[in-house]
Amino acid sequence: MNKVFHAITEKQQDAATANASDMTSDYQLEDQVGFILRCVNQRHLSIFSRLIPDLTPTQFSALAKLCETGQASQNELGRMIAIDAATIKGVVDRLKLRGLISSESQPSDLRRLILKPTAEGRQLFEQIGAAALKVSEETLRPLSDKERHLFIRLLMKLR
Amino acid sequence: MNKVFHAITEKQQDAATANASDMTSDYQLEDQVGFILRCVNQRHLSIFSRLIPDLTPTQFSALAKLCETGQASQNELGRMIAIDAATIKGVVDRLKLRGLISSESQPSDLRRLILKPTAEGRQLFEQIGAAALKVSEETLRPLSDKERHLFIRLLMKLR
DNA sequence: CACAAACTGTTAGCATACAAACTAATTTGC
DNA sequence: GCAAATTAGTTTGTATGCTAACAGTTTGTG
Repeated sequence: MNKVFHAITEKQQDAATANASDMTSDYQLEDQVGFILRCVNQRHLSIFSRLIPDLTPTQFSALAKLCETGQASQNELGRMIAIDAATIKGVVDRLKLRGLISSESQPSDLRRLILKPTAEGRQLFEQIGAAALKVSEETLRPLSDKERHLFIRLLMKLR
Repeated sequence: MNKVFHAITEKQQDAATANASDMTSDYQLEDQVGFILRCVNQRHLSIFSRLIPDLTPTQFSALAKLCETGQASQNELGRMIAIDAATIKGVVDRLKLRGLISSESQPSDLRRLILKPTAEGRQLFEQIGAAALKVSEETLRPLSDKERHLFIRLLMKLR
């Protein structure tokens, strides 16, 4: 397989500034932050779906945020959890279909749909809340406590 | 926060609401590693598509790995860049459609499709290689050099 | 007031991503 | 030697996630 795993950013910085004529020799896909990010995300999604088979991470985010705020319009909810208007529609539709949230038109602004968690939605959120914390714990398990805090701090800077 | 009103809501039918405020107080979506990971990935994808509009990150990964290895079977390629068999098929189809890679059946094992980058594929890879390194650089820009190395090291541990 | 600008939700189209079920070809194990 | 297990690739279905275009609604400005 591939043996080059630990030649981190040395090469990419050189090549970023220099003129790379032979990409193949100095470009290592495995060292690129985007590639590793995707792999880590992949692992996280796998942990999530194992510990919380009932909801996707996105659905859980939407439900959690709605439980936290009490109510929100559809696009507002999307903005709060960084999901665009086109995507949040599908997420909301599926949560509504399962009876976890409700929607009603807002009389003072006919464009808006006011979303609220249903009793079932709140109950489910309570049920899986502990598991959600376990997901984070398991995702970060390869790191020490000190490293975890450091990692989260750095990760937040890259948002 | 609304613990003050606990006595009031407690009697109501929606005890779930009272529980929800408990959960809300110790669960912060924004602090969960999975949520931030998704946001950082989002930012990275945005940088990538701005600097490299020609290919998606996944397509670039496939092309880059194929240029590096010279050739590989379809599933083999998928395994090397952490893409499952169902997904890699679409990626390969689109790269073939654009003439960036070629495929031929392997006589010694009729199940296998041997993929190779075409001359155009190699040329494109060379062309956008520098931009690919810039993507990593811009993604990590909020961090100092020291922090970048540290971050990549921690990120790799979480793969 | 009129009208352009901005906003809300919707739709269509494209590209990952993953699970599950399936065919065909090859390898293993007895 | 041959049935069983494994592997390669395909297909279907579901869910994100993004862009672009669109219709209503509301707002801001002249």
